[in-house]
Amino acid sequence: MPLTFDILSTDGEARRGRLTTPHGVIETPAFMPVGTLGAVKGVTPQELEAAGASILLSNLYHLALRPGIDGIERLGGLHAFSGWRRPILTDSGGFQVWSLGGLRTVDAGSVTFRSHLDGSPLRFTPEGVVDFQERMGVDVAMVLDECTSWPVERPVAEASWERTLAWARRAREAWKEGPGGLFGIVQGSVYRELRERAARDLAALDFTGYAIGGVSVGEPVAERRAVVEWTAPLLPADRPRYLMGVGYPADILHAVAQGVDLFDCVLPARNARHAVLFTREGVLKIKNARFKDDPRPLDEACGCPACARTSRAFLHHLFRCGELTAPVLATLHNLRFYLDFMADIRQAIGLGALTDMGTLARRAAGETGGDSPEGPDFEVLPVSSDPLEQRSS
RNA sequence: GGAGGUGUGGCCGAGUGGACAAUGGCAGCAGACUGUAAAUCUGCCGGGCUUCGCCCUACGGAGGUUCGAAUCCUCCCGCCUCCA
Repeated sequence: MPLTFDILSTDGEARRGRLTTPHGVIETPAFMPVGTLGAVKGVTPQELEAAGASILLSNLYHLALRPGIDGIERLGGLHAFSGWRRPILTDSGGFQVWSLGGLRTVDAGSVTFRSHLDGSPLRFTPEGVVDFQERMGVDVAMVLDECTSWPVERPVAEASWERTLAWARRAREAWKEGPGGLFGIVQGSVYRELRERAARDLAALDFTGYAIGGVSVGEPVAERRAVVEWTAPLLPADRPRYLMGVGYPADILHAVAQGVDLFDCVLPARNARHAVLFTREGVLKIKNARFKDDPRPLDEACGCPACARTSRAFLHHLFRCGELTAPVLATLHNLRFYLDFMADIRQAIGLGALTDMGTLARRAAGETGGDSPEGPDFEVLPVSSDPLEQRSS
């Protein structure tokens, strides 16, 4: 096995682990900032490292369109090309099957995109996708999958899974087993029996790691959490588990408690660009008028460049003026918040005190009341095995 | 002094007899965002109310024509351009 995954300690189902890759070690549970085109929008690799990121997520579909895999390979691979020296995981384009739903056709053996840039066709096969990612030299490649939409009829979800499973088998065959790893992806929408079957089918294929896909596509929080609760326990315990595209801190905490090790989400970066900042006191919509004269840092306990030297009022001012520095500082802050959150989670698992994380999750999710906004997506829903639930009952 | 032009909601700017409380944009007030077609998108944006409808006040000011005026006429005021 080219990649090694060691579980250092556990706390309930939660695992404190260590994933070793050609470009370094990832302490898990870990959050992967999203750098679709090879960079997290607005920040340098150095800044990303300083924020504490141990692995970057990038995207095959987008890189294949521009600048193209050949070019990246010629320039020494994605690491040399981007300047990011730590591990990289690339998504296969399976998410674009959903997000670019109007621009692609799926058949039994491949997915053909019409470029969102110029309409030109781009055909992805399970084998081709593995080859592309190997040629870019990434540490973790993802199999080509079909991320189903929500809601979707059970028969459609089932047919989709059969196709994705066949693709997974082909990808597994095509994979040269090193130096990077290859992760399989469980689908099955919100159907329990389908998810369970998918997890078992996939587990038999001996992938480096296993991802839960097909969530955070618009489904209610409770559905998403149920999928994690059904699926995670069925994935091989000795392999890293990755919940794709999730999410809010409270969702991450819930999934960690179910034994998930890896996460990625555009939320901290995108919300930062949209002037929505995560703090231990809740979410701040920093452009709101109430921050005009607020001299406090975004988050008293944060060590990011914005919090180290400036105030809420200054960020408010920069965003109002459309200063480029605003989204940059905001992105550094939100990523630092997420990465600190993961570090706290790891520490808590090590201490067997993950339950205590409920406090932080609540605060991160903006549930302290007072000046925090509220909404259905921010709720920490009571789920039977949720540590938060045990705590409050 | 003469000739021509122009004055619209916080700002810019459409509208030249009824479908106009008045297109747009900006500013302002909020909201959304989950393996990134997103530095994006959405709602509100004269006032009041019993707020999916009604009533006030509004297109420089004052009169007038008309069933009806931001739109036409008269006078006045301000600004701009050209000629003396």
